[in-house]
Amino acid sequence: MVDHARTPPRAAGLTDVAIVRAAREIIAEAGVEGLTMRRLSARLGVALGATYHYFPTRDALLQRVLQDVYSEVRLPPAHGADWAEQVKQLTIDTARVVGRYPGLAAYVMAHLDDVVPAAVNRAMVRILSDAGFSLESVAVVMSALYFYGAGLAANLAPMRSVRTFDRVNAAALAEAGLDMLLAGARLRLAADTGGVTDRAD
Amino acid sequence: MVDHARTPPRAAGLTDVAIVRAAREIIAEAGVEGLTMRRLSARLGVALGATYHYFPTRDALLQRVLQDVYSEVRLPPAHGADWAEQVKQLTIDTARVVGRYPGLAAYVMAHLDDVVPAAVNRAMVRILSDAGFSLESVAVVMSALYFYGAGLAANLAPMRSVRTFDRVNAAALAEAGLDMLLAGARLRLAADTGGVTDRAD
DNA sequence: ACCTGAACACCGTTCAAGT
DNA sequence: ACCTGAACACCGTTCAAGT
Repeated sequence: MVDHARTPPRAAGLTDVAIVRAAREIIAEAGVEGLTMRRLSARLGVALGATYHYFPTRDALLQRVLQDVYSEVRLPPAHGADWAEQVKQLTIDTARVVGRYPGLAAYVMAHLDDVVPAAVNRAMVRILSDAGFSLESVAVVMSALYFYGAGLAANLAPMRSVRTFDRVNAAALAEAGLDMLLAGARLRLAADTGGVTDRAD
Repeated sequence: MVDHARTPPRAAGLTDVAIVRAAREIIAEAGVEGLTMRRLSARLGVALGATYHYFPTRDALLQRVLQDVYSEVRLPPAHGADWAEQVKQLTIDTARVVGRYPGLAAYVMAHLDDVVPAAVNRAMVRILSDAGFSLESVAVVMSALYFYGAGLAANLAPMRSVRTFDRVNAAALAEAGLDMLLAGARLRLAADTGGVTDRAD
């Protein structure tokens, strides 16, 4: 019969997890453009073809890297505090996590699907619905947060290290701007729950 | 097919304007990634080196393309209507103009300096200042509009033609979200100009 | 199945050489 | 000055060949 032993890797012991880890290291150091299949393979100590055995294409690898990065976004507890605080935390945390990797947000926007992990989207919908936002308002707030967060993530870690305005100031501005956006959302919520809506019927 | 022009100035009669025009055509058709110095030269009917004679690098060319695209953003008249309407128009127009070129906004965010033309920035500062926003509020509103507009521009013309939600809906959502953000700004303006805020700071 | 190393068709950039 | 065409050092991707 065949050897059914739990065979450890015979050759280099390459794994997809190790590849993703190395890819994240390179991106953090040199940006998405710095991630090269050759450079990655060299860091892993394998031949070029080995990496391609686990990931058929560079885009597929980046997709996995993105998922891996997304998994670090902290989701809020089911019974959280203020909806605005939760949504704010979620948006900033996502932008911060993704923004750690130069060029990743821009790459995702240009090539992949969404700059926001599905779990974050689901959590946001739940938070906003629970808060009393109408279906239409949920869509508007979500899209506003999406655009804002996408722009934020892409500009948080620019490829160029030289930037006209300093980081600290930028982070504070980003938070204040988000607060302002959420103040507008609060107005919409008031119209949804208590106030009179013209659209009603 | 090559048209034998009657005595071109010297050789091919290449100009930087013609190069930029052709580059914009290619980007509109195939995205920023589709812009290749070889493909561009082929379209212009010149050798690869000719293009490099006018633009030392692909990045320099894209910088010029960006300026050229920016010049199409319509600036509001000096004595406009509502500040919110002007700022909204400016933001949407910029995103729309840049968003016509797939991958351009994402490229700019990753490689170049600003996704917003300097003239637009100046106009916005003027509009907001004239409306009565404090210096700090101007900065906050500007940064919020920057992130929002950047995310919008990058997602308006994605490389992938297939998109989960349709365009019309996305455009309407983008406008509604911007209105919401500006409603938050209006609140800030009220606080700046003497209104009472809930936050006793 | 896992991995190697060469090969293919690109790319940005450079540059000696022509006009 | 303007332009050509070859060359260089890269890339992503493929694939016959080894273990």
